[in-house]
Amino acid sequence: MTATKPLTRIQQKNRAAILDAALDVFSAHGYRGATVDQIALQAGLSKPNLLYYFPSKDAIHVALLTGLLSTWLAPLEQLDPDGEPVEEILKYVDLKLTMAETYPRESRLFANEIVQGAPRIHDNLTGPLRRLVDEKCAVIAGWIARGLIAPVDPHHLIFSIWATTQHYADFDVQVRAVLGDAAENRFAIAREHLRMLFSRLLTPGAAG
Amino acid sequence: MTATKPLTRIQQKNRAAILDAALDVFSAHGYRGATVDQIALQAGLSKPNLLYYFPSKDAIHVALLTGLLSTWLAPLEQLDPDGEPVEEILKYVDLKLTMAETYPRESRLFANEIVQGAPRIHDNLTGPLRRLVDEKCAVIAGWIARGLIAPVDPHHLIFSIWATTQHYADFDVQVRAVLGDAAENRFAIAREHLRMLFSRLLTPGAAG
DNA sequence: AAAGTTCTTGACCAAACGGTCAGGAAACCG
DNA sequence: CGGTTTCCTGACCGTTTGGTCAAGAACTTT
Repeated sequence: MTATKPLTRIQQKNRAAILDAALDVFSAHGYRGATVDQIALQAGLSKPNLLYYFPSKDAIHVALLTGLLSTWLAPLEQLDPDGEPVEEILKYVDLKLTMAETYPRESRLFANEIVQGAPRIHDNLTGPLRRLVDEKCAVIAGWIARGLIAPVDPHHLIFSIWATTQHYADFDVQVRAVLGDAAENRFAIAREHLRMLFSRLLTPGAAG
Repeated sequence: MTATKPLTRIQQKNRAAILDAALDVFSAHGYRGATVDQIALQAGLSKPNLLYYFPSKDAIHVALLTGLLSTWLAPLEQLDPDGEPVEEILKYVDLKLTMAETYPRESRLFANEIVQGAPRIHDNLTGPLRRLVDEKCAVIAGWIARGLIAPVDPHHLIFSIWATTQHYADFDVQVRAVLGDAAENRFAIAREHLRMLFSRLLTPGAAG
């Protein structure tokens, strides 16, 4: 039983500043590419002071990942088995794209971690994540069985949604580079594009 | 005029070994996460000997990226303006997925680089890459104008193709973790899934 | 075989890094 | 106010890292 004392006003402020700075630095340079000095500087703290709040660089990283993982998976949890199937999935796509637009740092943090083999959150992937995905895939499979959406592999459907939406956060530099001046309204156009992409895939009755 | 002497037999062998080892290490840990010792060890060379062939860690990285970029873009170049539009694009999707399956290290190398802001290949993105993409987007726009495929934003279509196919290389750990035992034939199922996804999007006449 | 070139290495270096520690400053509390 | 806890810092430490260098080994060429 670890009796966690309530945090001081100063502790709250500084821990939050550290985590925000760490999110900036880790998402931009990866774990190894980030330095404690850099995080401390951005948080407006000295390095020893930062290490007064977190015991190590690794601890900051873990705190970030675990703290943000539930936030990151929340949209999928909202997928409502009793909703209108196609619209439910399209709403999920829309929400994920909004997340990519609003929280690109979080997206890149996980992207960095997973591309490099997810050494620190692998258990979370095979555990909670997999359970959640399986649960929602069962829902989708149910919809397919009842003919409410076109038959697709539920897991790979979810992969496609993750890939297409997070692409606009993780590969933002590339997207902007390729679009040039037309990059400004990229999220609006992406929204329309992805809605069409997945609505055509899922709407039953189309050519199969 | 840099008169590049022809490479020795030993030079050829060792440079190749270094680049292959570097691809392994850089793709797995990112630029900053990779160490010269690690690359040297994997290449079967001592560190000073490795630095005899490449002047610096950075030079190895740049040589890798620039050397592989053309390979990586080759599939898009093959998109044939005179081919059957839907089938041409589906062929491109298929080829990109095959690349993700066959060359996951290369995919991850670029993923690492771009997620972290593409500091070393940014000029290549706004230059050659953008030109190639624009050229092929014009082809796609032409197909749309002639009603040969459904109207979609060509740029974002390409983004969707990149995202969905490279996902299976870049986020392989996650894909495997979520699929569990069913991960074995993930590429076969992905192939089917993506073919359906993009064929439904592009086949004209469907609900718009 | 001799000379010249290419290849390889152990030893070394300066900088950067994650982390420690003693002790002072500030905030809190009776 | 005085005592106690919390907060903060300069100086420091051991390790890792990218990179150098002088000198020897191996290969080529004549």
